[in-house]
Amino acid sequence: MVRASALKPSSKFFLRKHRKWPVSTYNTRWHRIFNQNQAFQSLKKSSPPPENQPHLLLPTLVYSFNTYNVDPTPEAYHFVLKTLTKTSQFDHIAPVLRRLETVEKFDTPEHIFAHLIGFYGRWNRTQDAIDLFYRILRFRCVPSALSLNALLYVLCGSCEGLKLVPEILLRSHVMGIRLEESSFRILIDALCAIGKVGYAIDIMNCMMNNGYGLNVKICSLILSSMCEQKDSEGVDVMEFLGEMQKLGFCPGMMDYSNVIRFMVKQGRGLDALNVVIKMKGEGIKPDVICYTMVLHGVITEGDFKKADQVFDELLVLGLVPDVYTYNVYINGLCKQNKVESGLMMISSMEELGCKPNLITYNILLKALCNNGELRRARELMREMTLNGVGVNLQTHRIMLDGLFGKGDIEEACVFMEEMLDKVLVRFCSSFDEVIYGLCHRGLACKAMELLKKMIDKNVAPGAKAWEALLLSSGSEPSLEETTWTGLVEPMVALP
DNA sequence: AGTCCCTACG
Repeated sequence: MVRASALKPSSKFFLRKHRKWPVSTYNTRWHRIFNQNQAFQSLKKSSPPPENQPHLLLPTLVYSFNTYNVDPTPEAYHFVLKTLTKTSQFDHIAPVLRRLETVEKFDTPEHIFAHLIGFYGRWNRTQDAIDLFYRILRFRCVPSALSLNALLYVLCGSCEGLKLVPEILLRSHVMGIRLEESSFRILIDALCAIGKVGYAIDIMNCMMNNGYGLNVKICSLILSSMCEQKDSEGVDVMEFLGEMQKLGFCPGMMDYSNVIRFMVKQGRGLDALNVVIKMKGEGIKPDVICYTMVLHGVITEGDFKKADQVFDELLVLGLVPDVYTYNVYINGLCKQNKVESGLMMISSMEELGCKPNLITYNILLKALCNNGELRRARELMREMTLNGVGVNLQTHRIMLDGLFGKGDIEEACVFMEEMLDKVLVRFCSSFDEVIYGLCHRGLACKAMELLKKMIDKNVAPGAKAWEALLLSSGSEPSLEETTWTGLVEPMVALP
């Protein structure tokens, strides 16, 4: 039999015109593809329900293609494997792979393995994923970063998996896989997520040594991870930033915000201020959030002169302070004992169209209480309610601490009872203070009454309350044994 | 994304 395709194009044309015998239709390429399509359609139609008869999927594949007298296609195998993975039929995947490896001759497309590796990963079958990755070459497939990345995703999902990464990378090298930027990215993401920023930096350096340029997103990610670390020094962060800038990294607003937040949390408000100066030098206008954080940092450091400068500067830059900015500023005024100025800010804010919120009032209430101006504190609390600003547990705690601190234990008791009736609270250290105070004034009976009420309302007394009551029980004849057992029993059930 | 309070035990 002469195959038309084996002949030169010119003679092919000659034969078509003058041939004496028909070319076998079954040997033409298009017919083979047609039959393979038919077989694939028949496989899809006659596929047994995988939930009940997964073992019949492979025989159906073989049968369908045999019927059409063609070899099975990679797509048909992918269909069978996808059907099995959709229904989590682990045990029936192995025979399909075995046949794909030993019987079939075609080059298996890599995406089939990437899909399977991901599937094993989702079901925590890390070892299956690794085994398949190592086997890929036996399927006449040249693996690339596609399958490697699929495996890296799986391994990066757990700490145990992450430990296997170095071995996999060495093996990938032997398998001829070239690491892509995406592969590095997966590793850096994973390391940052578990707080191993130092290793993430190593990987980034390794990436750049491999000829990849500086990646802005990776830089930002590492910087933000450094800023989330509790133990990293501010110097480290600035050092890293400087190094990256030398390599061409241009930090954006978000990067600088992260650095400023980090500095302020470390109590380095003046360093944070320097970051703002650096931003301006680079032509980036810090936003009101950056300024609010810096203002907060500078006030925490007690540099109120700088704080005023910072506030003026943001106004000069045309930024509009919002309630966060005002709250920070008012807090600064209160720390300088300028409570009157702080109270005046409330009306200024309202004139400027910025409504004071719960936090604004809490700051001022605390300042008034600290100054012993409890009557004005009560007035302000009333005022805030009138202005439609609700109170919260903090507000009550501030008031209770104020009443107690002023030495008005009677009023503190009344207030505490009100709180227990009105406020949803599980624990409040101020309650302990009241009980402690009562015991030390020889008022253990009142203390006991409040303690009972706390337990009644499901509020847990702290160690300080229990200790005070136990110590005063000796000198207080009215506390009987039954009272104690009656109290201790429900206490056991407390959260 | 940033403000008040501080979320107690080893």
